[in-house]
Amino acid sequence: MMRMPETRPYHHGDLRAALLAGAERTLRAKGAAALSLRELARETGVSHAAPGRHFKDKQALLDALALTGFERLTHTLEAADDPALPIEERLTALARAYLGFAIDNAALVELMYARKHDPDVSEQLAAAVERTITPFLHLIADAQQRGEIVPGDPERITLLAGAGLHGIAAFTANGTFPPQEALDSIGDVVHHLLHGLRPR
Amino acid sequence: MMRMPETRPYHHGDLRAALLAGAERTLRAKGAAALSLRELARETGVSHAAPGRHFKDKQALLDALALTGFERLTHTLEAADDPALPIEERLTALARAYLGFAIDNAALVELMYARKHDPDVSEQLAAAVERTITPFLHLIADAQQRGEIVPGDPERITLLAGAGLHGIAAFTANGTFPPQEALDSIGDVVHHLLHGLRPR
DNA sequence: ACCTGAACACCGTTCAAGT
DNA sequence: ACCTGAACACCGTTCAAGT
Repeated sequence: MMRMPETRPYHHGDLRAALLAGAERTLRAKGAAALSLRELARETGVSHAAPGRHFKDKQALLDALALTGFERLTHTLEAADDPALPIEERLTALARAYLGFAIDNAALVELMYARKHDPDVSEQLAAAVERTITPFLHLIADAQQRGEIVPGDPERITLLAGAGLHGIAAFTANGTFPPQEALDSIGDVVHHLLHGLRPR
Repeated sequence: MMRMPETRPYHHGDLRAALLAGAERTLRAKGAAALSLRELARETGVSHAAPGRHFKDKQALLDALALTGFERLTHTLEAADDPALPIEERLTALARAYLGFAIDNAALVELMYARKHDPDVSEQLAAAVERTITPFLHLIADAQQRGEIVPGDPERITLLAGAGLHGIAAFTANGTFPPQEALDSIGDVVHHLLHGLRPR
């Protein structure tokens, strides 16, 4: 008979990363409410007390998950940004990337924007949000310099555009809006955001 | 010594309503994650199995809470709507009412827009959302008839405006945006929504 | 019809002890 | 430094039995 490769070593190696990966799998499959630390430990092959070494409690694991979510979203947006594009196309590309991420990672995004109770964590998350919207901020600032966007605090205008986008993503996530329709309408959304709802 | 009014009767009277009220209290005080059916039963003065008579499980109670939330929001919006107002003022008043509700009932609103797993419930919630946005829909349709709003499917334009508003509410709830600042900027938000971000 | 009490199979968290 | 095993105080849900 062949012997199994090796019995599980006492030290896992990178238990923290393994727990985060496992947690995200169940998040995707069954939602945040169904996540159990004990089950996660079983799936990862460690004792139920082991996660406690890496995350002070369950909320800490969820918070860590939210933070990595923002990091990934940030990279997605950076990859989708093309400063050479005309403003409407550039904004549409960014918006499509944001919405695509929100559709593909609905449970994670819900977690990312959930209300937090720990002030330390909400500070970290606020900083992560700041980094995430940087591509939008640059777009707005660039366009303002060219006179293509209304004057005003670029940070506030960015939040406004981001809010519109996030609202669409939220409506899509909770089923008010079918994902395909949302993606198809992204050009319209951006157009209305830029040109307004009043006839001109 | 005075005798206490009466020992608790076997039948509660309206346990269902009492449970919903209690649940919303702890929702407001400690968030949805901290809600325990057993604790709720204790506070309400019934056995821990009693809630099971009125709600099939914990999720059913949360779903019921979300539905009552939409009903209350609907009434709030209807009360705030004044069809006699010029469009920008009318929309601003509705937007202020929505945002005010979202700020005063942050945990409830989070629940209302949470992803659902039961398809029956998401259908009911979709219908509730439909009723909630009716005032916005009327506003858009009225204004379109007067040529004050761009032509196009009024339902879609309403969802667009609603998404922008909801995004602001979400950013406010999760701390990206201080509530007072959000309320103060509501006029700007509506103005940008109507007139767009491009100079005219 | 409505509620109770006991039971079952889970949780999250802590902490001495092991490697 | 990292993990285990046992223990503690909880959960949600079910179901016979009581009023």
